[in-house]
Amino acid sequence: MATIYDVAKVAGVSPKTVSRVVNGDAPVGEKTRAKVEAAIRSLEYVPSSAARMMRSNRSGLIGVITGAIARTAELSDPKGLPDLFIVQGIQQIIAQQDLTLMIADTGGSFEKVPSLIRTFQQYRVEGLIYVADYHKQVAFDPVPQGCPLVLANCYDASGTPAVVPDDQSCQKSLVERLIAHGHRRIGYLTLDQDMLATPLRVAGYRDALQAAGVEFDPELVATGYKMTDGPSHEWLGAALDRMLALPNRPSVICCGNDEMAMRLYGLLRTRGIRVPEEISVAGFDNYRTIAETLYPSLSTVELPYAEMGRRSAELLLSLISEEAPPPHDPVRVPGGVFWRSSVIDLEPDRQTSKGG
Amino acid sequence: MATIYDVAKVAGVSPKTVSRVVNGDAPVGEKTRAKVEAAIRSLEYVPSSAARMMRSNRSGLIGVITGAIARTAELSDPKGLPDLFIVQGIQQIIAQQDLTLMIADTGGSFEKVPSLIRTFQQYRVEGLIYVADYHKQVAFDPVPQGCPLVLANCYDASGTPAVVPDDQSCQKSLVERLIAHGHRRIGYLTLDQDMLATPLRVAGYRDALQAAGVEFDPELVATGYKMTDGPSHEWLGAALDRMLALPNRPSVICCGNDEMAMRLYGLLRTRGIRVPEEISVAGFDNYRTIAETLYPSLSTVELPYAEMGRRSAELLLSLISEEAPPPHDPVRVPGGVFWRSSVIDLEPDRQTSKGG
DNA sequence: CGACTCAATGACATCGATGTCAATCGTCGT
DNA sequence: ACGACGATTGACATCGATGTCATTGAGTCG
Repeated sequence: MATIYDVAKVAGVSPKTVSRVVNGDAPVGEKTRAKVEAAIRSLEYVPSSAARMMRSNRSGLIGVITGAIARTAELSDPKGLPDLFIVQGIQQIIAQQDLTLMIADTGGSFEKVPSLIRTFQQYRVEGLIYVADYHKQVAFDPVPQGCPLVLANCYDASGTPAVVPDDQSCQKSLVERLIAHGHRRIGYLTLDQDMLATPLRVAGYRDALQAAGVEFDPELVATGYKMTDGPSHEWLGAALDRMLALPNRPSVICCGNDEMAMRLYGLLRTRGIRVPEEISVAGFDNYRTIAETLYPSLSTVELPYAEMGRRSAELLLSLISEEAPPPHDPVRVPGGVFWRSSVIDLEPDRQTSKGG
Repeated sequence: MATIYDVAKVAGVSPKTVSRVVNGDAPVGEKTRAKVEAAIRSLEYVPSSAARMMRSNRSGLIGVITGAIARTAELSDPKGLPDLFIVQGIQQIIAQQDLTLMIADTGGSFEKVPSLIRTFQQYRVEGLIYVADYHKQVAFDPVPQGCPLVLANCYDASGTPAVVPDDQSCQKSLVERLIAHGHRRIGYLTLDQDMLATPLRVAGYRDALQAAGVEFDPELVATGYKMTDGPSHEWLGAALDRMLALPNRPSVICCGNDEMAMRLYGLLRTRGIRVPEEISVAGFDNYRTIAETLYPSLSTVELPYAEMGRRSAELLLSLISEEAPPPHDPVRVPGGVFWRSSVIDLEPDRQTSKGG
């Protein structure tokens, strides 16, 4: 690999002059510049960022720790790929800034994190982002000073700068939309209670009811669908049957995620109930492969993962440049409703908002 | 950030001795080692890979170029995530070797590749893998010598070392299995003709028929499903109706991918045809979110993406160490059948192989 | 007891790029 | 014609780790 000295020799100038041509940080004579550029081309010279890094103490690297890559293949991905979308958002911002991303994968085991951080430190990354696979709380060994850390899709107890999805407002927006379409009896089959998102979303559900003056009926909320297979299939059927047996059964059922909604379609079909004519269905996640392909296509909410990625990266950059003080509370990013055909309009005469 | 000199000063030894402790490449006295290790801990010293790289000319970095990350979010991912799985396989092998992955994303635009390669060269990556999003032919500007390149899920005309999926043998395995279950009239709705995989898979389909002595009927193959939306929906319905109208209609229909199979379920249901009792369905890709969640669950084939990633990485490592000469032809990696409930056994009395 | 061996350690140069400072050259004003 | 000034250019030190070679000292053998 050619060095700056090789180029200098070929061009018949000093290495420093080559450096000036490459970086354009000082005036260089017209003819000299031409000679140097010719030499660079003929030798296919590419400056060594290692050497540059030593002088400048700036690596141009941002480290991302995630399980996105490994997890995808292992768990056959029933949940969509939140972390991947986040990484994408990060990538967008980082690439704009002419920085390079180093991605380290935990392979699903959290214990590897310290060693990954060590590797990043060896490369002197200028900042770190930890991306969680779903909204959760985490606890890290303190990260060395001088290398800012941002948590994405998670937060910790010690107030590390974090960016999280606004589950509560997302669910609220969805339910508001249902109400706007005339629904009042709104069933809700939630995810696992242990998931941080579950109580937040239920709170959002209740917020929307309250804002519309609709009374909350605990019978309409069933909590506990687990993503692992087996028993939950039965749980889902049982929960559905309980709701259907209510004296005043729901006109629409919200699901904890789109996959659950997909199963619900099957269960309703089995019971001879048409979607959406007899019962409407709403999902969560806007997992497009499901939501767009199902018939009827699924109305759902999208958590703003790519946006969260962008926000995390921007937050990190501002910490690196010390432009802004770290926020004390997690940044909450709102998402958006995707309106499709799985929810019927109960008051088509009254003018209601539509769109997607 | 502490340097090796700081550690040396604190421990009261020379920098070289610290280096010896860190790398364990020469004997160090018991007491000296203890002092040094204490100093390292107290200063939180982490060696600079930049400086190391300068001396040794070894970066410990492997570059991967892919569109996996950006594409996922943009195109809402109707095809599964082949490239992501490949990256995962690569990651597995690379991590084992104590190397670090740098992932650059093309953001979907192939023109960015040269600039990404340049960035990688600045970091002096020891090898490069280009990962394509589906099996295709590509053409690169020649990559600088001294940095081996492996193509994954694609190949070029100039014989660059490549690893590709064995579409032909995959489809063949699937059809063999169908035949083993007593099917003889086997419909096939293929993907877009422009896709490299399409003719390969049709060849595999015909291989299996021929091996079993089943006559090939061109009426049973309809080519041309495009993944873009709109017209293809109608194409699918029309192609299906044509097959159903045949005097001797197929007992099973193979689809170009699992998403197509999912749509086919809907179309068959609309026509009042039960799956699998009246017509069996097989997919392609083992896109689990679909294949496992559909009812009945979908029999399909999986292209060996993770394995391809592993192979690519291993191939790259062998090129780097110059252990083996580059293979002249692309390495073809076979996949596997996943047998579920969407294909009925037409000869349950005869003993046929099952499993998956 | 002296030559010799081997373990342990340090001095110094080196990798490639660049910041600092100094040198050179032509031009301009007076 | 002389000093000043700005535009170009180069010499040299430096970033942090490590390869090379020299040095020290303790123990061994004859």
